[in-house]
Amino acid sequence: MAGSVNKVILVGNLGNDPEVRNLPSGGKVVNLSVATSEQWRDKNSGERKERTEWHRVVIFSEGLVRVAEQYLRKGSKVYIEGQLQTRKWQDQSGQDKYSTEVVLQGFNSNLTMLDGRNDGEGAGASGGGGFSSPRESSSGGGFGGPPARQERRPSSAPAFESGSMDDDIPF
Amino acid sequence: MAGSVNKVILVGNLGNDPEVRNLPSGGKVVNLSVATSEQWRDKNSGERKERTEWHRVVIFSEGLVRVAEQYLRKGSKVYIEGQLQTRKWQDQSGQDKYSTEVVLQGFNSNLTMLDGRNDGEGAGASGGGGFSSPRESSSGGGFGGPPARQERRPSSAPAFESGSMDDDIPF
Amino acid sequence: MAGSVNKVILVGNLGNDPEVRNLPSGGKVVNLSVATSEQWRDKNSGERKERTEWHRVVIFSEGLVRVAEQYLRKGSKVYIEGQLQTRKWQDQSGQDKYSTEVVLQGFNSNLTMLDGRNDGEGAGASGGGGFSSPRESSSGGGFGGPPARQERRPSSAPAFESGSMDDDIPF
Amino acid sequence: MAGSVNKVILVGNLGNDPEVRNLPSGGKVVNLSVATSEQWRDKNSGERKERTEWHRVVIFSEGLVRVAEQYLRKGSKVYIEGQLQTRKWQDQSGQDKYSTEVVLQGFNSNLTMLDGRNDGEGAGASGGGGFSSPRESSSGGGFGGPPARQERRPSSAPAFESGSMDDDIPF
DNA sequence: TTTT
DNA sequence: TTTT
Repeated sequence: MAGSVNKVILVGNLGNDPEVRNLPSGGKVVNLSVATSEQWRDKNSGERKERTEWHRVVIFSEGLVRVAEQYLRKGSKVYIEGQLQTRKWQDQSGQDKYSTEVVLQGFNSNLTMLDGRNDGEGAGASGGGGFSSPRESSSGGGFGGPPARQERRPSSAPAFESGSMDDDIPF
Repeated sequence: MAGSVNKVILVGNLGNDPEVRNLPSGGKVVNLSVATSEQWRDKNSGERKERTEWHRVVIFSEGLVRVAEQYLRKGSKVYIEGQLQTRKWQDQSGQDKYSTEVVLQGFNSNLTMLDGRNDGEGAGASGGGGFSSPRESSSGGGFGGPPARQERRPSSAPAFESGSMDDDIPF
Repeated sequence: MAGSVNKVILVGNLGNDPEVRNLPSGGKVVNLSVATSEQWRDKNSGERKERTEWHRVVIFSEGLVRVAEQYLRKGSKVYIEGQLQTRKWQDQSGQDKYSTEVVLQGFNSNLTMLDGRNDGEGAGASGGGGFSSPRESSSGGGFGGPPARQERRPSSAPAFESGSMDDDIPF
Repeated sequence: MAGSVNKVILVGNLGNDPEVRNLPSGGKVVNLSVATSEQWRDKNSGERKERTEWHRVVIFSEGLVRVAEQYLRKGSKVYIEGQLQTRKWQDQSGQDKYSTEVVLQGFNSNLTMLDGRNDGEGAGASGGGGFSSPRESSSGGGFGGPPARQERRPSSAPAFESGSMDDDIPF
C-alpha cells in the first residue's frame, strides 16, 4: 500500500501489576491492562456520567519490557504509543475468538511513566540495542537561514527547573 | 481519573464502500472497514513479507457521516482519528462476543480524504453544527514577545498566492 | 488541498503559572510555557545528558481556557493537543520576527491535567458551548455482527477501581 | 522530569523538492518545506476562506533520509511524525533569531509517502540498520485468554488474498 | 513554495 | 475486503 499508519495513543492507569511472561525464544512479553475514562454530564438528566474503557496492551520491545517491569505497578499512570492488532484464537471448546490489542513492538512504540519517580533513562522503543544520543550524528544541519556551525543540542542543556533560559527565549 | 487519553490514528484504504445505517433516533451511522499494512524483509529468509490489519471504524459525528457518504468509496485512502471502544454482544447461540472498534464521535475525531477530489469544505468533527472560522474569536492573543494588537489571522489571510511571503520566511 | 493534518501532542510541565489575557472581543486567551525533556546516555563519554525543549502554547478554546485557569499552575503536568502555527510580528525596532506556537482552538484540540485533582468535568475542546454526552445521539449503531439493540455505553459504567469487570473482559 | 512527550504529526504537501545536505560527519540531512491548509466558510460573510501553514521539517534519520531522497518531490503528499525543536542562531548583523522545526530523528519518527508509487520497502525510522520483521522475536505472547502456543504472526502470514478471512472476521 |  |  502506498503508505499507511496504524497508531494508538493512550494515557491511562494500570488496573493491575504488569504480567510478565517468558517466551520460548528467551525473550519476554509484558501484558498491561490500561483504563481510560471519560466523564460528561448528561444533557437531559443533568446526571454525572462516566465510561471506562479497558485496553489490552502487549509489549514486545525489549527496552519497554524493562521499563514496564521496573517502574510500573497497579495504578501507575502511563503514556503509551503502539499499534492496533487483532488476532484470532480458539477457546477450550474450539470456538473462534478475536482479541484486539495495542501492541508495542518495533520502532514506533513508546511507553512513558507519568507519575512516580522514574529516575531511569527514559524509554525509547529501541528494538534491541538501546539508544544513546537522540541526535548523535548531527553537526549543524539546520535549515537555510541559520548557519551550519550552530550547535543544535548543547551539552549545557538547561534543565526545566533552573530558570536559566529567562533571557534566551522570549516567553 | 485525573486525565486520560484514548486516541487512534489511522491512514489506510477502505476495503469496501461505506455502510450507512439509519438509527431509530433519526441519525445515521457509517461503518468503514479500513486496511493498514506493513511491509518488511525477513531477516533470515530475505523474503518480502506483508501484514495487513483490518480496522472496524464506526462514525457517529454528523459532519463526518456526511463526508463519508459523499466522498468515500472502496479503495479510498483516508486519515482517521478516533477512539478505541470495545463492546460486548451475544451471537445467535447466546455466546458472549467482544468487538473492538475505532469510534468517531464528538470533538476529538477527524476524517480526511487523502486522495480523490474533495471539492468540499474539509471535515471537522463538529458534532452537529458545522464550524466556521477555526479561530473566529481571536484578535491579538499572542505570547509575550509580540505585541497584542497583532492580527493572528487577518481576514486578508496571507494566502500563499499573494507571493507576499517570499522574502518573509527564511526558508 | 485534498486533506491535510496539523497536530501537535505534548506531555510536559508548566514552567510558570498560566498567563490569562482579555481580548477586546470579550474572550480570553491563555498562554502556557510547557517543557518537555529527553534524557539519554552519551554513547562515547557515557555521560548522562538531558535536553529540555520549551513550547509556547496558546489557548483560544473557551472550554480549555477555563480548565487552564482553574486547574493549571507552575509545575502542573499536562497533555496537550493542538496545532502548529507560525506568526510574524515586529519588535520595537521594527524588525520582523517569527514565533511558532502550539495553538488550541476549535474542535481538534485537547488539554488534560495529568496530576492533581481535577474533580471537574474533563476537558473537551468544545468551541463555545461545552459538551455533554460524548455519544449523545447513538442508539445501537454497531457493526454488522452485533445486534443493534446493544447498549453502547451503559449508565452502569464500571469504574476502574471497582474491579467489577473481572468476569466480563477476558484479561 | 517523570516522563514527557513531544510529537508532531503532519499530513501535507511538499512546496519544493527535498534539499539534501552533506554533513561534515559524513551523514546527510534533508530539509522539507511542508504545507498544511485549512478551509472554512466565514460565519458572517459566508465567504470561503483558506489558511496555509508552512512547516520546516529536518530529517536526520538515515532510513528516512533515503526515503526522502528517493521518493519525495515538490507536490508529494506525506505523513510525517517528528519532534518540535526550537534553535537559536544569529543573522549576519549578529541579531538573535529563533527557528522552530519538526525534527525526524531517532526511534519515534516516521515519514510515509501518501501518493505516488513507493515500490520500496516502506519507511521505518530505523536509525541505521533498517528493520526486518516487525515482530521477529515473538512466539505466543498473547494475553490471558488466548493460549500461549498461538502463533501471532505465522510466516504463512494471513494475507487477505488467500480469502481465508472471509468467514472469519464478522464484518 | 504545495494542494483543492 | 483495500492498497503497493
